[in-house]
Amino acid sequence: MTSYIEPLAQESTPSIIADKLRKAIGHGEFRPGAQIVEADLARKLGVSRGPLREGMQRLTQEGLLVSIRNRGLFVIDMTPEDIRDMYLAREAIERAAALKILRDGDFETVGLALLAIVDQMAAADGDPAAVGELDIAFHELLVRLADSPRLSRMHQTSIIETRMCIHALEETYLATDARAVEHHRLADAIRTGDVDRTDDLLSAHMDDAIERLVSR
Amino acid sequence: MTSYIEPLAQESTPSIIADKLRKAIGHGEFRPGAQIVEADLARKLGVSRGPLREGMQRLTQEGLLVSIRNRGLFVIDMTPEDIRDMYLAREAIERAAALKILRDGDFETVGLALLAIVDQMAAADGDPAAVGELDIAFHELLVRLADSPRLSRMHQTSIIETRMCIHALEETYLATDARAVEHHRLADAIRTGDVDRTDDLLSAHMDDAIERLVSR
DNA sequence: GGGGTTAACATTGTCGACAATCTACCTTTC
DNA sequence: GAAAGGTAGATTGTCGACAATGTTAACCCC
Repeated sequence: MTSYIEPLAQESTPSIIADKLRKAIGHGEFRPGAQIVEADLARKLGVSRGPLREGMQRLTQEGLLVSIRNRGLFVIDMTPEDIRDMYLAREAIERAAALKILRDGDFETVGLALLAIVDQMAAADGDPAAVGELDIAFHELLVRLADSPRLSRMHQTSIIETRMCIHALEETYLATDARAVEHHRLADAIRTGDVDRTDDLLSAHMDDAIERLVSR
Repeated sequence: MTSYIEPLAQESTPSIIADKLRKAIGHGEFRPGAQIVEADLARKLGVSRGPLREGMQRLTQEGLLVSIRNRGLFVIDMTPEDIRDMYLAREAIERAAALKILRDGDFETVGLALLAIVDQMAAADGDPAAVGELDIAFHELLVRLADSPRLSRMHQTSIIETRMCIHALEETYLATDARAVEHHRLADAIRTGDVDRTDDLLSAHMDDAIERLVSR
């Protein structure tokens, strides 16, 4: 039972704006390489350029936007090299998260929670968009349950970049069956507390993802 | 030989401000928990509050500043829990960097470059501040040579947090001998391309650092 | 036609001013 | 004397305006 009385942390406007921008980029509302025109976007969001610029600086720090002086901010364009680098970072983060759970967390509960997502994945078989969402949900849950503010924050950025990749390929991001199997194995390894197997599977999972995204 | 003709990327004002703030925080010019008063700082930096706020948003995204609405931005206060979490993230990043170097980098050259820093460390024996700087230089070089934009960006934040911890303890952060030995072993493991040993040493190195920082 | 100059336009960068909010202190009341 | 209420000061949040910069296209010259 959680108390109703808790510190009410009102989010700052720039952080709300940053969230919205992240969602928009992740869902393909801004194409890779596209310029973000401040005045237009400010009008659409119903704020002035000040707070908007502050929010955009956050995404720039994350590397989702790149700044060119006196020209503007542009959505990052994910090259194959970027995709590899992103998965390098993602694997580092998720491995650390998994390891923390296996070492001093309730890995059995976590494993079962992950398996629940895998079940949904199997149920959603055939719908690539749904499977894609569940894929991301799986990895987000894994990191969240590791209960590490820093890993979570870093992971957030990687997830947006992953979304960008998936969205760019849209219909062609297939192999839903194989992915369900990979996730099932991974969740199982965590449930049983098998460190080495988790490590290997996670690594292979990331390599497969790179392969799927870069090869085409 | 590098070409003189290269894209001239002028940094944006907010990013310059963010760099200055990071340095200031890392060197203890702003105490943990201290409020950053916009008007004062803007005057000192010779800019208006707009660009300054944009720069501060970057540090907020990194987690070096925390925002409380209508009250201001405050330098993060590193609790023992924060220290542990920071080292969890740092280990994840540096491990990935080391692994990448061992797998598809010139690990021998990297190992020698790292050993050069260890030599300086031995030469600077007795001066805790110098050893501290070299300690950080060692880890920065390791990640930089991995040549991963994302790992580098994430590592930058962790390094500032590390600096905060070292600075907070100031004179009492000792055990310079033990640290030189640890770094020497680590550099050697990389030079010889020993993946497992690198992994173990890095892990132990981080644990020791946590112990040194938290125990007091 | 190619290269260079100029001018209009669009966009970003910066600033100062005002509104909203919070804190701290003082006053009032019971 | 303690608690509630009110007030002044300081700080942050937001906005609109202006300056600086870059881009585009038309125009001119060779």
